[in-house]
Amino acid sequence: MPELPEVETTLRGIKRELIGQKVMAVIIRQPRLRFPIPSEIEKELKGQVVENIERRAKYLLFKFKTGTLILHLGMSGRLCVLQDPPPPQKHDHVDIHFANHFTLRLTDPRRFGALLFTSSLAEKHPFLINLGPEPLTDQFDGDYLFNRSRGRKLTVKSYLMDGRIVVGVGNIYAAEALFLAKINPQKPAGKITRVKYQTLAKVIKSVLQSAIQQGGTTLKDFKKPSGQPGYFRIALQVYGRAGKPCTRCKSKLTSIRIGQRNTVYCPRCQKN
DNA sequence: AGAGGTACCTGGCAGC
DNA sequence: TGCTGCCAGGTACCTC
Repeated sequence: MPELPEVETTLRGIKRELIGQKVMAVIIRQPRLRFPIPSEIEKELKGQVVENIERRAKYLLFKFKTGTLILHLGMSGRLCVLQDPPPPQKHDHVDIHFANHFTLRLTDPRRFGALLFTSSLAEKHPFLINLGPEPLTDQFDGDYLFNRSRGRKLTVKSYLMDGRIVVGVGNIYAAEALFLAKINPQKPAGKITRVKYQTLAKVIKSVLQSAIQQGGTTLKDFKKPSGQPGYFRIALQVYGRAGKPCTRCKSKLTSIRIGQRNTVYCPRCQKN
């Protein structure tokens, strides 16, 4: 499932082939993603040149002269750049053909992704306007997390996963970061000390950073028609390890639900 | 305004 | 084997 490191790796993988390229055709086979893909997209993009591709949170932004194509991969979405695209399969919902004979193919079995076009500034789009800082920038640090959490009663895990606070921390990284920072995921966000938040911000940055680095190496076959996703592999300490021994103290890892989300933690290492 | 719940969707798996 | 039911995941939007 695309988390921020994977979206970033996808961005790096597609940039080189697509920037400066002219769109020849947009083929929408299945418009019913999370939001219906507007049919005008085809007319809008045809003949236009990709000026740049950027990432904001888990959104990919394809910049054109007249506006921005906004793409979200949802939970199961994947992009491939293909030289000779094989016949589309069941979940290959969109193809964008370029003048250099590359095809950008969107595959999304669960159809939680989104594809839309805005002719105004993308950053002002309702989906993006309220997003918090990028976790890998200097704007995001322990003091920031501390300051914004004062008075907040929700659990620190839900707080971390709120995109208005910080983007790119999904269920997996929230659990991992809280384990590394030795913080109980159920603790109210407003009760966490400044020092703990400083540790937390640090581990969030380092875990995302190393995932991006590993994603970069595993995604080297990005263009292969096989379309192998090349998910980054990082050693997960708690996520998916409920009932197994804690890597630090050997206690049994516990699974609870926080905000309808499965949450694994070590009751001994993450007491406070 | 903050907190929590719901919807969207399908593949994969457990349990019968 | 074939069915049913549950779960995973991100996030916009709804309700209290």
